[in-house]
Amino acid sequence: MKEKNIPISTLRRLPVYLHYLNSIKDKISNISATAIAEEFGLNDVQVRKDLGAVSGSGRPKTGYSVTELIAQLEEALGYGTKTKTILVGAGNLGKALLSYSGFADYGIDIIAAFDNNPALWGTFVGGKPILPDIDLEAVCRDKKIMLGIITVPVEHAQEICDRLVACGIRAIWNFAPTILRVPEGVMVENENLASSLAILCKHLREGSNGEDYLE
Amino acid sequence: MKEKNIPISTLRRLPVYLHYLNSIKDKISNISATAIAEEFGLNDVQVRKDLGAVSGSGRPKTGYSVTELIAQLEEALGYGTKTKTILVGAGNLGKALLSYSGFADYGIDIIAAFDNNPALWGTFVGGKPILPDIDLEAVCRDKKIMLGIITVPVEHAQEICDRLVACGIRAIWNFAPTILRVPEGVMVENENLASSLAILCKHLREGSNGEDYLE
DNA sequence: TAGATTGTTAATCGATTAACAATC
DNA sequence: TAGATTGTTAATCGATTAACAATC
Repeated sequence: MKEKNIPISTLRRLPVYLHYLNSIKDKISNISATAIAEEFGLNDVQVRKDLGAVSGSGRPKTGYSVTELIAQLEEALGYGTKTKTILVGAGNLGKALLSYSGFADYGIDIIAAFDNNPALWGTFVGGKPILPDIDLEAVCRDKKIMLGIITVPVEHAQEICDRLVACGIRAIWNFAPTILRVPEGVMVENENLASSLAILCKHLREGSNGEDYLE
Repeated sequence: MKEKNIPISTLRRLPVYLHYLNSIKDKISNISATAIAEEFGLNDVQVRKDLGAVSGSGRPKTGYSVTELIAQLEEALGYGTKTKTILVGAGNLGKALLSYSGFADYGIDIIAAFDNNPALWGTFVGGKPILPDIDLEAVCRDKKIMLGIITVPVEHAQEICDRLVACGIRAIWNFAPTILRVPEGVMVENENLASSLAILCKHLREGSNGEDYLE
């Protein structure tokens, strides 16, 4: 049993490799870690280590079988076993995520969305119903929801998070620009747009201060 | 001149601190790093180091002046000097980002969006015009655009990236689930939804395999 | 056999945390 | 003075990269 203890940084790159392999599988049957590294501008040892965490079936001189590698990546990422998911906060961002059909390929299945705005109750976005937020607990328990997506305004994020944790959810995907407090054993993945922008804007200002770039 | 060389991990937390300070500034005038750490479940030394990178005006026993700290954070994050931005790919996600009014607070100003679908040309989303993608280069050069947001399908992402880089853009916010290759001096920040989901789903499966949680 | 490629062990680097001295 | 708090220096931890041995 390899399987376990894949480093988080590795896990982040696996879906990228998988997508690439799918795009070339009809053209070539074997590929080397070096070639994949080349494609994405990564270090070749890093790619080899990443693949080693899920595969171990690479062969010197020939590399990896593309179809075998695809199967191993899909297995490791758990695509195929859909994770039952709900979304809380059907504003612009929430609706966009509901409409995004790509999630089905990534191993999650959004069962329903919740909002506190009565005007939205009973409507559908991307084929998913928007329900009153007071029904949150009942639905989560009833349908054995595993993953919660938070797209509410920042001032309600912690409260929604607490309610999700209380009904057994152990993984939260947070789009509100704050750090959520959760008990041990619950994982939060932050998609903090403000943080990302801060990094990019800082880079731009430092660049124009002189330094590296001669523009 | 302190200012420079703020670690990326620190930079990611600064917008979170800033938002929190704004929410309490009417209630209290001073706050300690310890109290902020408590609020977000972080290590107090970490918060002190983060604040030290932009402030240095904390005083033993009293902590930091809230208003002073807010000013220093806004200065460091460059809020106030808007970064001219364009968005490429006005699908569901692209439109959601265009409609999101919060960006104005984060120091960027989206000037226009581009798409290759003629049906969208000339329409407005969130008050921003959607233009033909062939006009990309002209607008970028003309308006001196600094930052590009990529929300096109993954198979076009690298090509759009290359075009943006070619017309002088040095910071790219990438929502396509791939790793973009860029020359030295150009920064890419990935908002890879597939990667985030991979981490969360993996956590859920490991949890239910037994291990830590006794459910 | 020679060379491409894998996979492992060791070195480096950056971020977090712990220990401690300085200060109001 | 005593205690809360800051800020710095050292230790730890995880991720990346370099060096190298193994193999087809």
